[in-house]
Amino acid sequence: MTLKVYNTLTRAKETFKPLQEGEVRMYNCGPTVYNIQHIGNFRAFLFADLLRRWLEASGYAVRQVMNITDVGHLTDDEHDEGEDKIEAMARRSGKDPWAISRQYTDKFLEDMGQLGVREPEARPRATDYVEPMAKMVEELIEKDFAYQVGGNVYFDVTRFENYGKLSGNRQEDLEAGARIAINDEKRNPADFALWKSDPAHLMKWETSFGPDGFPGWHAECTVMAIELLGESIDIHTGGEDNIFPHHECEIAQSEAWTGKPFATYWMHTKFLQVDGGKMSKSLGNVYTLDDVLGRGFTARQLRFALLRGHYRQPLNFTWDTMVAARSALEGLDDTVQRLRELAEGKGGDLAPEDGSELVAQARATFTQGLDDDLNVPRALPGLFALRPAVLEHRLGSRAAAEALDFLCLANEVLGVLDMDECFIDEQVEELIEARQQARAAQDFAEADRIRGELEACGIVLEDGPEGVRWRRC
RNA sequence: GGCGGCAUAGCCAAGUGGCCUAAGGCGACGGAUUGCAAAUCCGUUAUCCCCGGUUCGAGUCCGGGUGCCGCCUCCA
Repeated sequence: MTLKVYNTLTRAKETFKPLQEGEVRMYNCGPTVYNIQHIGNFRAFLFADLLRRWLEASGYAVRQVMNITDVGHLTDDEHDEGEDKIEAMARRSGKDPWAISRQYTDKFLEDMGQLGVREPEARPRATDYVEPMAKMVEELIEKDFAYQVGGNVYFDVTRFENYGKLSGNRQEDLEAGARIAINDEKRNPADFALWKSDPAHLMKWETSFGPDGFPGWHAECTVMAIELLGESIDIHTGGEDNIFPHHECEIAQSEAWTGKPFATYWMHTKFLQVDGGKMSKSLGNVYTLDDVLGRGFTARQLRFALLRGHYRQPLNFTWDTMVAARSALEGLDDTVQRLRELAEGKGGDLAPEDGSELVAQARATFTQGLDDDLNVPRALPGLFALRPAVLEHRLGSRAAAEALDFLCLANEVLGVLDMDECFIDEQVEELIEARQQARAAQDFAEADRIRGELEACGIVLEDGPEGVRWRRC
């Protein structure tokens, strides 16, 4: 019963051991708020949430920080080289960059809320840490890891011998495919910007490097992680695209700066695919939460659809998988309701403890799955195993209560079940009774009319041998 | 050109060399049940991308194809 996680740094699954007993310090790379976040972005954030929840369920006190990048993230378009993403959007839309980032930050937080993502301990914004970032850059220059050319400051990768240890890239190989024009200011093509100056930039700060500067992208994560969590943290997460250059550069500047290991475990989520391929604007399949809601699905269903694959495997999103997610969750929600009835003793003549071993087994399946590098698809059969157990009347009242207990725990981790008790008001109950009378009187037209009426209110009736069941749809 | 990952049923997706004659979810089809419907129950639905190799034994390891995905200076 120990958690194992795959560490990108060592390319191996390792037994998880925090630096401080019982406490986990985790930094998650968050969104760049220059545009609305899409379901691909959500995959990484939902993974961070899952990891945090599983660590908590495993008894750790988790200190979780997820940044919001609201400055300094340069685009790399061949046409508008070096423009800040947020600024680019500001120019395009004619808005103030601060307004852009505020607008999309708000939208992001709203989406996270709808997706059931728990608030981390902190969501620092890069613009609130510009001063300490500048200070770090100054110190890196002092330590001779960085050099200044005019108002720009670059990190000299040749001064950090482990540069490349995360991504496996070798400095001499990086030159080959350079997508970007060679920057003459740099000593080595692989050097990365710690600080940039540009009078035309809209978001700029006055520092010792000049009056019109802004921080390089990598600086923020190092500074905010270290300020909020300490010089050495346990876990650092992000999308697979962050491995290089972002996390490679973070390691270099952090460890050069502090002289200590930055993060023990680096965990990266694979990209989400759509219709078996990459998402792209030209294919029109870059979906947002609103697109998903607009198709009649819920945020909870999306959460399940994105969480149900293993985070290190590519996951394919299609509308069919949303339909499958909806059906699967309906089955689980129904299982919860039925377990409640069983736990209350409406289960017939089974001994209370009958089926307990089944529940224990389901729980073990779930735990083993998540302990194995957060393998949700291995854990899920633990939940689904309860359904046939319920329907085939194999659980006594005590076992049903245990099953509910387990589902509560599982839901603390997955956050996809509807554990709310379903209530209906008296009026609805009267309608159901009226329909029963109509059926008894063979007045099926009236019975069907009432059923239709209820269905319009979102209540589905099911006539079974033991009477009428109802559920919300 | 360099680095890394993936390829399992109609769809999604586990599988950590030997109870894999391959989990689980969704769907489809046949049957039972039902006033109808829904739900439920029973049954059916996989030459594990291709070709070689290692091994007593490979979906699982190795090599080569093919296809897809990510990164190579700032996209989760």
